[in-house]
Amino acid sequence: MVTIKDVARKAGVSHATVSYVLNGKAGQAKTRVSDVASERIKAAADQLGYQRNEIARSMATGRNDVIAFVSCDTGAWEYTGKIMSGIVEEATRQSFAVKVYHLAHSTPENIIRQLIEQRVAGVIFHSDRSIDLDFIRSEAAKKHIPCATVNLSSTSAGIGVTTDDFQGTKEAVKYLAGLGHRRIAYISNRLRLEFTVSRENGFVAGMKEYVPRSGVMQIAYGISTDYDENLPVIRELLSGSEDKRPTAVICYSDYIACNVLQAAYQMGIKVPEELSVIGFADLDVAKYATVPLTTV
Amino acid sequence: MVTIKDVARKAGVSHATVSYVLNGKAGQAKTRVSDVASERIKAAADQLGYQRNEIARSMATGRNDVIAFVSCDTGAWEYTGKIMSGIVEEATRQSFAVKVYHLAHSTPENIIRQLIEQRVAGVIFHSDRSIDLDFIRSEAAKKHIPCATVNLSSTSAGIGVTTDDFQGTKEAVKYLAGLGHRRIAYISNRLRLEFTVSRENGFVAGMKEYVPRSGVMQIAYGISTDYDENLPVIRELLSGSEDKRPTAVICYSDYIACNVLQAAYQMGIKVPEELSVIGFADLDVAKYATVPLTTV
DNA sequence: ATAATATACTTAAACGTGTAAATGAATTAA
DNA sequence: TTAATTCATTTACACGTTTAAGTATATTAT
Repeated sequence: MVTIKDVARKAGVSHATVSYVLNGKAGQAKTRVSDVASERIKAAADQLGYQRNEIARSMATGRNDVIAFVSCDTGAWEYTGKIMSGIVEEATRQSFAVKVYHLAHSTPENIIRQLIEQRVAGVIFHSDRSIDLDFIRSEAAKKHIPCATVNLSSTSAGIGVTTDDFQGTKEAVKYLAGLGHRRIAYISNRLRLEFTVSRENGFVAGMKEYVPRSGVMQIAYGISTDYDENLPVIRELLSGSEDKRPTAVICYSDYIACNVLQAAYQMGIKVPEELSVIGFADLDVAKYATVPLTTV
Repeated sequence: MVTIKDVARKAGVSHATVSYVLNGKAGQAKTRVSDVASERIKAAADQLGYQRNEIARSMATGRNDVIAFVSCDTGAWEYTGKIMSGIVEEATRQSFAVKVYHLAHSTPENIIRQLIEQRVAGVIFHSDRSIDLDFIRSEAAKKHIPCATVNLSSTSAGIGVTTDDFQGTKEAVKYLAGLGHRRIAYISNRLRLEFTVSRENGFVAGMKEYVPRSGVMQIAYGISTDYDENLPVIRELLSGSEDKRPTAVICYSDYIACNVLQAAYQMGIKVPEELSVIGFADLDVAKYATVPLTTV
C-alpha cells in the first residue's frame, strides 16, 4: 500500500507537508504550503493512487468515526431492519461508519468489551430487555462512550427514542370507542417485556376512560414466536354468539393481528363488517393483509 | 485510557512482556515468561481495568478483523435484513465485526474508497444492479480485498451465493402443472433487473416443458414499489369468465402475491379453490397471509 | 572447567499518520 | 541597518501495539 511517505518522496517534500495538504489544513499560521508544492503533492498522490489509512489516522488522532448498533436482533425482524436503515442513513451523512452487533450471538459482556477495544465513538442500543440495556449503559458510561437507545419502553433512563406504547394503545381504544365499539378485546404477549406491559396498561387505561360502562375487559395472551399456538387462543376469544363476542380486537403486534384475520376468516367472521382488527407497528404485513389492517 | 505500558509499570516488567502474556504468545522460544511474572501481569491488568486498543493492534499487525456488508438497501426490506442477520451471526462466530454500507445513501465510488481507507478484510456485496457489483468487484480486486456476493443473479462472475431464480420459478410451474393446472399466468417486474429476467425465463421454460400444449402464456408486469398501481393490473389479469381466466398465478415476489390475494378477495374469487397463488422469497407476509400462501 | 544452550526477560524498531515545535529564508517594521 | 515578523517547510515526537533481535543469567553438555 502506498503511504504518505511515498507521496512525499515523489513530490520532493516531507511527509508533514503532504499531510497538511491532503487534510486541507494547509493555510493556517504554521502550516502554510505554497501553491506549487500543493499541486505537486496532489498530482503525486493521484498518480500513485494514494488512499489514506484510516486506522493510522485513528491511531494518531485518538478518534474513531464509528458508531455501534447493538441489537437483540439485526434484521430478522422487519422492524429492526427499518431502524437500522435509518441509523446507517444518518451516520453516512455525518461520515460515520456503522458496526453491527447481535446480542443473540454474543453476550452483553462480550459486546461491551469489543466496543471499548475498538474505541467506537458511540453506541445505539436496541433491545426489548432493559436488563441488558442497564448493563451496557453503565459500562459505556464508565468508559465515557455515549449511549442512546431506540425503541425501548421509556422506563429506562438516559437518551433514547421510543414508541409511546402506553399512549399508542390508549389511542387505539379511543378510536374504536369513537366508532361505537363497546366489546373490545386486547391480545397481549405472554412474555412480560417492558413494551408488553406498557401497551397492556394503555389498553386498560383507554377502556376506563373511553368505555367506562364496559364491565368486562378481555385480555388474551398470545405468543409472538410460535405461530401455531396463537390460533387456538384467538379462536377461543372470538367464539360465542354475535351479541357476546368482541366487535373489535386490538393486538400488541401486526403479526398477531394477521393471526386474528386468519382465525376470523376460518370462522366465517367478516372483517371489518363484524369485527375490527387493530395491530401495532405498521409492518409490511399490515399493508399486504388481504383485508386492510388498521395499525398504531 | 490505560495502556500496556501502565500495566508494565505496575507489574514491574517491560511492555513487550505484557504483550506476550496478554496475547497468549508466552511460551514459545524467545517469548517465555515465568509464571510469577505472568500472574503479576494479569493481576495488574485486571486491577487497572486494562482493555486492549484494537486500533493500535491493527496498526501494528496490518490486519483489521472487519468485513463490510454493502447493500442497495439495509433492512428496510425484510429480505435484506435476514441476509444481514446471517452475516453478522457467522462473522461474530469468527471474531469479525461487520460494518454496514448503503448504496442508497452514497455512491459506489465513495463506498469503495471508504472500504480501502478503513482497510477492511473483505466485502460482501448485495445489490440487484450488477453494474454496481462489477465496479465494486474490480476495484476491490485491484486492492486485493476479497469480495463475495449474496443474492444476485448468477450472471456475474466471482464468488457468491444466490437464489436460483430460473430453476425456482420453473419448479413452481412444474408443481402447478402436476396439480393439473393449464392456464398459468406469471406476474413480472417492470424493472428489467437480473433476477426479473431470470425468473421470467424460468416461467417460460417451465411452461414449455410442463404445459406444452398451452398456447397462451400470460405475463403481466407489476411494480414492486408503488403498491396502488399493482391492483388494476392484477384485476385485469383475473377478469374474464371462470373457464377463461387463469387458474393459477405465479408472482415474482411474495408482496405481489399478497396483492393477488387482495384482488381475488375483492373480486370474489376463492383462493385456493378457484385460484392458486405462488410467491417468491418466503417472507413474513407469506406466513401471515389470510389464506396460506405457497412460495418458492 | 568451559562451551553450548535454554530461560526470562528487555531493547528497539516498526506500522502510517497527525501535529507541535524548530528552522531558515524572505519580507516588513523601526 | 537591524530587529521583528511572516512564509514555507522540515524535524521530531506521539499514538499503542507487535515482534524481531539482543542480553544477561542459569542450566546443561562435553
